[in-house]
Amino acid sequence: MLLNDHKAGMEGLDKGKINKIIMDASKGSRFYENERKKEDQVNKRIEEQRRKMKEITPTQLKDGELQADSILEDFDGMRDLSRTIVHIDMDMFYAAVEMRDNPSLRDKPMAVGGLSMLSTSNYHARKFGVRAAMPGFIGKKLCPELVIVPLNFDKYTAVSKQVRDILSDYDSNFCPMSLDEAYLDMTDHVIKRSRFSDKERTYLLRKVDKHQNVCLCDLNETIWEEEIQKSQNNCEENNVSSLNNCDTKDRNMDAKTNYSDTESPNVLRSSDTVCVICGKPLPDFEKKTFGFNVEDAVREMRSRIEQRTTLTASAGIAPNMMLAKICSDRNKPNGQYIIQNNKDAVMEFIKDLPIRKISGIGKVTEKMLNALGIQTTTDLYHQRALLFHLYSQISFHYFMRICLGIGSTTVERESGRKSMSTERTFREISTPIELYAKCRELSEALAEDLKEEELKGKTVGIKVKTVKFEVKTRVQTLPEYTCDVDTIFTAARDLLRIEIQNVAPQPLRLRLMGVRMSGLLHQTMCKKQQNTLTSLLKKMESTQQSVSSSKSSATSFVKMEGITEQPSVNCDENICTYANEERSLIEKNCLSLPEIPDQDAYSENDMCYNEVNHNKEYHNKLINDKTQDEIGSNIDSCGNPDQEEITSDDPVTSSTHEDTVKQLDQIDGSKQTVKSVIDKRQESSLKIDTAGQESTQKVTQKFNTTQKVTPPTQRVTPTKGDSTSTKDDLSLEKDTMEKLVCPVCFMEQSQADLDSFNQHVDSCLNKDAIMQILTEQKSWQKPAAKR
DNA sequence: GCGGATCAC
DNA sequence: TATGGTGATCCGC
Ligand SMILES: Nc1ccn([C@H]2C[C@H](O)[C@@H](COP(=O)(O)OP(=O)(O)OP(=O)(O)O)O2)c(=O)n1
Ligand SMILES: [Mg+2]
Repeated sequence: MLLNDHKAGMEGLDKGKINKIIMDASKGSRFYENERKKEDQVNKRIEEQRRKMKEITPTQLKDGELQADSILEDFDGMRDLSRTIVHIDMDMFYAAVEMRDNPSLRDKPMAVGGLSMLSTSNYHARKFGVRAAMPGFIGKKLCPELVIVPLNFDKYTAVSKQVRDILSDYDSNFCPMSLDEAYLDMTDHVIKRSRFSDKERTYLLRKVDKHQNVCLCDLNETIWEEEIQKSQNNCEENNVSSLNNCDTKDRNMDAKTNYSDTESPNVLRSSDTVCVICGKPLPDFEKKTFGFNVEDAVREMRSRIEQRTTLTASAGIAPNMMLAKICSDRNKPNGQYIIQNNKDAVMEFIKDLPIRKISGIGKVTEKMLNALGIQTTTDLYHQRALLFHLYSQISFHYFMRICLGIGSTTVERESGRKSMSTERTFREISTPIELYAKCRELSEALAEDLKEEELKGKTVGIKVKTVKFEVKTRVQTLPEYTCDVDTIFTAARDLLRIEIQNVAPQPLRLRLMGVRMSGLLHQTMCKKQQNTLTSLLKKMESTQQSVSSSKSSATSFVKMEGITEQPSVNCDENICTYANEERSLIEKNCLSLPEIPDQDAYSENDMCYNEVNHNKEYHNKLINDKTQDEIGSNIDSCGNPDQEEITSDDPVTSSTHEDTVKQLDQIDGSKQTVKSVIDKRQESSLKIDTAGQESTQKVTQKFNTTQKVTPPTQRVTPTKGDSTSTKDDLSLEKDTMEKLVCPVCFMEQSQADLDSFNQHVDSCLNKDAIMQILTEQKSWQKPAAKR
């Protein structure tokens, strides 16, 4: 709840005052209450940890220490100091882009996002305590002059690409962690660099006063050639930076200023007067030849980034990724820091490091460790015996590596994604029809995204967040891989229905819903559908009149649990002894790719074999680079067991589907280019869906007219109380109905008379929808009315 | 395999 | 008035 101040630019501010403002703004809110609940949970875990700790005998403790020392020795022996890893991180990235494009923001406290949520803030605003992941309205309270700029995600993507183009010159295999952050292994570059000519290490740097209306294009792209020519003629050598004999400390202190390592460079002026690109007057500039070592290489890289984008970056240089990450924060903004490749330098750096600085140790882990008297990495070492007993092996090893300052040294691209999801926050909705409409929207978006990356998945999940901020997730694994909207929606809807039923007769009041697909495989790797059978059944389905026959056929692969109740999850009792540690997470993302299995991958699902090559390449590139070969036609993903021709107008299923896609395309005009997992991860809308009305109506419309997949089913479905009946079992012949099931929410209704039942249905439907449904459904209501 | 929790950005 | 979205991992069932 309180202010997080572990980020850069948050030193020495009035924490007490800031916390009070945050508290006042939050107190009593549902958000706040939930935060407190979570905090209580953490405290319980800490108590549990204490309890466990007391049970440890001195003998066990001694044993733990021996075990730990043994592990430490092993790890230390495997320490790899041979690589030079660089972590580069743009300064206040989104905010910097916005300030660049609107200089009037430059000297104001500003943040990017909206009143509901901020993505980041500039350093001026950070002084007030305004930071990323803070709601904008609180930011305003902390700093009334705060200017909030909406996100321009496309711009950040474009800038990111510019930056990455430069990074690839230093490590073609660099690993982007986000739009503004990446790891590089510069070991090879430095070796190559030792043979670079001056020309290859020389760049032009603008010298420009703020507010000067001059060209800001990258001079290295406009006039580099001619300027370099000149200097070669002059055999200029004066600007070579050399830092070889300073000790590390001095070098890191110098690092703040980019050019401190050279004699004051000559100010130059091009013989041209205006830029060929932008037409503005060319600025004065200097010509700088960077040195040979890593630090100069990194300065050069950062400098080029600044020339190209006019944005600054900070960098960390260290023998492994864990350390490099911490270093990049050390001299932020616009600075760099190096840890030399020797154990002493590493240990010296690590010594008093607060554990929270380490990537993977977050708020909760910090608190749990603090409870053990651990604040720094040295404490971590001293408590190794305890940690051995209290934590899992994975966590323990992670901690021990931290003690030793060891981290991953293999910088590699991400492997393929494991899941894809889409979720949205909105103003409260609780009527089933709105909930299902939202679910449908999300399913459509997800299906679209899956297709864009040519993926199919086997496990569909939903996520819901109640208005009290309680989060639940539910998943269901399908028998076949799919990216078919209707199949996804059917599965998601069933999961949602269970949640609705779980809280009935109370409404399920949500502020967020998400749909997720995991168990992903590239389309071409999915088991082939029994084409003939599927399509055959489909044809039968579309031509058959009998409603009942289409159901429970072989194509019906969505679990129908009828009314069976879901075990309610009691969060309070679910005290996890230790809710886990992320640890190596980040580094693992970049770790060596899983081997392409020889057989295993195929055994499970009888996938196509012919894509092994492609797959390897796929792994080595950003994960959604397109593949060259396409296999086969679009095998229609899966039958849609749920589709039911209510209005027997004929447009075949496929066309309906395509219509949907088209509609989406129109609505969502901005067809993005292919994105990597990483890039999509940044793509957060910080706005709450308030336009719920329209979109809901749109979807509702679809449900009631064009769509075959209707919300639940558009009729009153009388059914027996037993769980064998599925929602699709609509046979009207049943005459011994005991209960009514609301067609919208699938809830059994116990009302004695039809009127109260209808009242319930009313509450589930908005006015427009109900008119349609009622007229369509009149006939069915009769049997029910007999009761 | 599922659900909750944690973490990064 | 108002507290985000995406992806991943780990733990304990
Ligand atoms: N909870 C968060 C954290 C970050 N971001 C976005 C906005 C940031 O601009 C970008 C990069 O994140 P950083 O953690 O690197 O933060 P900044 O670059 O903004 O600031 P710094 O100068 O501290 O790196 O990611 C976000 O959307 N949500
Ligand atoms: Mg940054």
